[in-house]
Amino acid sequence: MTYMQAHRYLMQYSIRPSVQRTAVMEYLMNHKTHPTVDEIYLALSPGIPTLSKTTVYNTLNLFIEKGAAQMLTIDEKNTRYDADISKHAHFYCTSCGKVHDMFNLKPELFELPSNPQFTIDSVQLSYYGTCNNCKSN
Amino acid sequence: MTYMQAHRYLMQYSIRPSVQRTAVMEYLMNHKTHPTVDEIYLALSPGIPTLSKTTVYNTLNLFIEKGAAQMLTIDEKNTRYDADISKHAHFYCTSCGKVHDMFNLKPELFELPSNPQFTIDSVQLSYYGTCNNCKSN
DNA sequence: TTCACTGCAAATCATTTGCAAGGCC
DNA sequence: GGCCTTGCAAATGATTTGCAGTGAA
Repeated sequence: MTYMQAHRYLMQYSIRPSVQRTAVMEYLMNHKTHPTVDEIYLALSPGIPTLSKTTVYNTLNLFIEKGAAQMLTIDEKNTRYDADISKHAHFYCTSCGKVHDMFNLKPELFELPSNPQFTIDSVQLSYYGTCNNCKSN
Repeated sequence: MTYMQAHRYLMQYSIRPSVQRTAVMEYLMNHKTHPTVDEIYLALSPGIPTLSKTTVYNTLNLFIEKGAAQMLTIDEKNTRYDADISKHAHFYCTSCGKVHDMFNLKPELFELPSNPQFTIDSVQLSYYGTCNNCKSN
């Protein structure tokens, strides 16, 4: 995923593609690790030395608002972000804290149930456990 | 749900039932609103004037550790707690922030998929949207 | 020129930690 | 007595806010 592709993606969501915003989106697209604000900030500041954490926060909140990214509440410590808004679940390793994608699950898991009391817009499916890497240590 | 029932429930999970712990568990059992630490603290301090928020935190963390309650990560602002550890989903109203239970969903939604890379222990199914009360306002 | 964007510093808020006092076995 | 529990105060750490400077249309 190139800088230009991230740029175009932002435009599709009516987000003015500043250098900082495009860099954050490019990072999200290339690192499907559901990074925290801190991880994004630390990764990008060498390339954009003036970057501030406030801008990373502003940018991600804007992405959420415009629907260009989703916020994951799987981790109680940090908010995590994902530029992939397609149907997939997440696995959180309670030992190392890493979040992994889980694709190829049954589509019915992502169906939005109809409920007379609520209007349901989205679903988050989160699995918890231990990853192989942590188990072998 | 009485104080004595909460007391017995704690014993089943090998948790020494102090006055504070039993009161927190009784509150969780009687208020299926997935309260935050603050809500629990504010509700109980009139009855237990010496209660500290630290104790509420300690108590809830102990419940989680012993499996007597579950932690909900549905809300990115506060951690929420639920003494009902049976299979049910949660609905989070993005307008008012309240969390509601959703029972009677298909049991297959709660099945733990087998995955070669992870050992999956639990699942959280969270729906997001607007509740009727917020929509009518 | 205007207005959106950026980024520093300070503020806020949830949660954790250190530690001393109190209570139960 | 010794250990577990409690609760205050301080520390920590993520996120937000205030505000002034910058830069693009």
